[in-house]
Amino acid sequence: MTAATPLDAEELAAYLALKEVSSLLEHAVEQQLRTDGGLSGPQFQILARLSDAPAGHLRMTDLADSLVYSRSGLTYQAAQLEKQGLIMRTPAEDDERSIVVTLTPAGRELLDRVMPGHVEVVQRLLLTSLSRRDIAAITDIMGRVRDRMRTAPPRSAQRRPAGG
Amino acid sequence: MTAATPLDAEELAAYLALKEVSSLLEHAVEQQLRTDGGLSGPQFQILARLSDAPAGHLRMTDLADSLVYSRSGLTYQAAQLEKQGLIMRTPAEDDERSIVVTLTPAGRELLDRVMPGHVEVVQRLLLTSLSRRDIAAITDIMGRVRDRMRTAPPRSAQRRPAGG
DNA sequence: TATTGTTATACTCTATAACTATA
DNA sequence: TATAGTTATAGAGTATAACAATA
Repeated sequence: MTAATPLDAEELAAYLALKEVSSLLEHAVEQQLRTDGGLSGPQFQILARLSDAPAGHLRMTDLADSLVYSRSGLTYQAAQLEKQGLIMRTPAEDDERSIVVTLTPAGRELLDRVMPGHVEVVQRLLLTSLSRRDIAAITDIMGRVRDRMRTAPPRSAQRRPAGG
Repeated sequence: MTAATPLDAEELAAYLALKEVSSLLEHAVEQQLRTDGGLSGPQFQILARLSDAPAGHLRMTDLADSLVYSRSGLTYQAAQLEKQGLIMRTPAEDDERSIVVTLTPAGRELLDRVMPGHVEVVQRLLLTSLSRRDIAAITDIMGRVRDRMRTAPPRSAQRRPAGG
């Protein structure tokens, strides 16, 4: 067994600081979304993703993949959003199995209404503390980490049946 | 109303990259904790916090504060952990209202057992991609952000009753 | 009165498995 | 057979409000 070298002080500090900042930021953002638009974090993410999509719509599977969670979880959220008239689900034309999710005008409106507050929170909590160089550094570093994470085997090939 | 300048491209990129990395990392860590020790993220945090505490114990309120969530939420988690024999709750000596939470030997054992895998995940997903300079940069930047976040008024004084 | 902690309750979120329908 | 999506279900987590006890 590889003895999993414990993190040194700097590594630990970096990890913990990153974790705490993300956690506090996420918390604050979720509260703002809830207050300003009655949206949960996942719901906002779905709407935002749709609004960024080329034609304002995506298939369920694509949404689920890009948001990391299970299809049943997405079905649940989609049902909530549809109930509120924020999205529409329609059968895909080319593949009868697929469902295309579209942002409704009401959905776009809500997004527009919620966005300024969202931006304000991010500005106030995160960006205020950052110089232009800091921002570039984060983009660079986190971008690299993200690319590696996506490349690396998600789960498998971690545990070997026999040590060797 | 301050027109909440929309984030420019760089700011947005930094924010999104940060968010995605944290999210993926958290996800992976939680799965590892669950698999290796049957612990949820919050439960692990509680145990870890206790293990870092000076005498291996903290009051409920202190725990709740340092972990951000509500006291009733902590009561729930503490009950789960106590059921499993990982912590102990005992009345405080100096203040009859307070409860002191202590890590049991079994709790420490579990923490020891889970930690190597935890470290491994952080190494593999995060630290592998980082140079020494990156680590220093993250520590510096995130440390600064965290300090500001803590200093800033948590919730109040955000919305003014009248604009001007 | 304020603080510490618990309880009752209600709700959201998520995942797994079983199922339907199309490719 | 594999893929897309839904449903049923079950469990975990969290918060709010009401409560009891101590400061």
